[in-house]
Amino acid sequence: MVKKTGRPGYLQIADELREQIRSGSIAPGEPLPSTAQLAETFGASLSVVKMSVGLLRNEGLVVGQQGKGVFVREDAPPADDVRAELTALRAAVADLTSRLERLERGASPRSAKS
Amino acid sequence: MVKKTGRPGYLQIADELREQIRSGSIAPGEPLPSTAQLAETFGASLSVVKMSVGLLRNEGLVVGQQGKGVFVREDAPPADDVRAELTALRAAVADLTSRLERLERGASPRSAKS
DNA sequence: CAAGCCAACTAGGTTAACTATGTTGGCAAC
DNA sequence: GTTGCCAACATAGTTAACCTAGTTGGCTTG
Repeated sequence: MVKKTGRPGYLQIADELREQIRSGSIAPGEPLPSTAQLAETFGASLSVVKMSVGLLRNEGLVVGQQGKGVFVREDAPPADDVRAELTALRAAVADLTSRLERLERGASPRSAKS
Repeated sequence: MVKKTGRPGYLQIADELREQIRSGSIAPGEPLPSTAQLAETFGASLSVVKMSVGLLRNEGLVVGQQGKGVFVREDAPPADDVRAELTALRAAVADLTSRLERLERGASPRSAKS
């Protein structure tokens, strides 16, 4: 598709996918079509599709799982209390970072308890 | 640059630039170094630099002007600033989580092999 | 039948090349 | 001196190719 408006293709595709997600056309928990499928559907190259999906991923609308697909996030987009989520995220990042550094720093991965 | 942590290069560069902007190291209204300069500075290819700048552009932290450069936005409203940080944090959490899960599942990080 | 291998498909990251378009500065022509 | 052209540099968009890595299902082999 990618109409020949001034809007770049990767934004048009991202818009379209965003709309399909917002409208429930692709429900939370469900996967997007594969990048190859999207490329064919939109008549675009793999590269622009990957850029589009990357955008949505960056926005937190979807999460990608290597080898499986890209899934619409279950939890709805946080609209109002932005600051609360910000605080929570800062804490989460701090926690994850410390755990990760310890692990990546030569701690035997095998000793990681389940 | 682009340390060999699991974090992809284009995110590392985006983080770095975001930090330089947030800290005032690159003041509002001022231009970022050109993509070519950034590529050399960070030891990365033009492509990843363009991806990084594209991220910041998408976040509204900077605005690009064809033929001139990429400028730090003068009017970074606090709300938008929060929103941008939120976006960045979400991405960071997703990234950290995946790395952590892989590690805690017993896989050894690629970069940690002696 | 069960285990294991393997091919096909998935997302993700990186690089390179090409095009389009806008800006700027210098230089030649008038 | 002014005008107009032109080369150099800038962002921006697109495409293609290559590589890594996870998942799945089928088939072969023991």
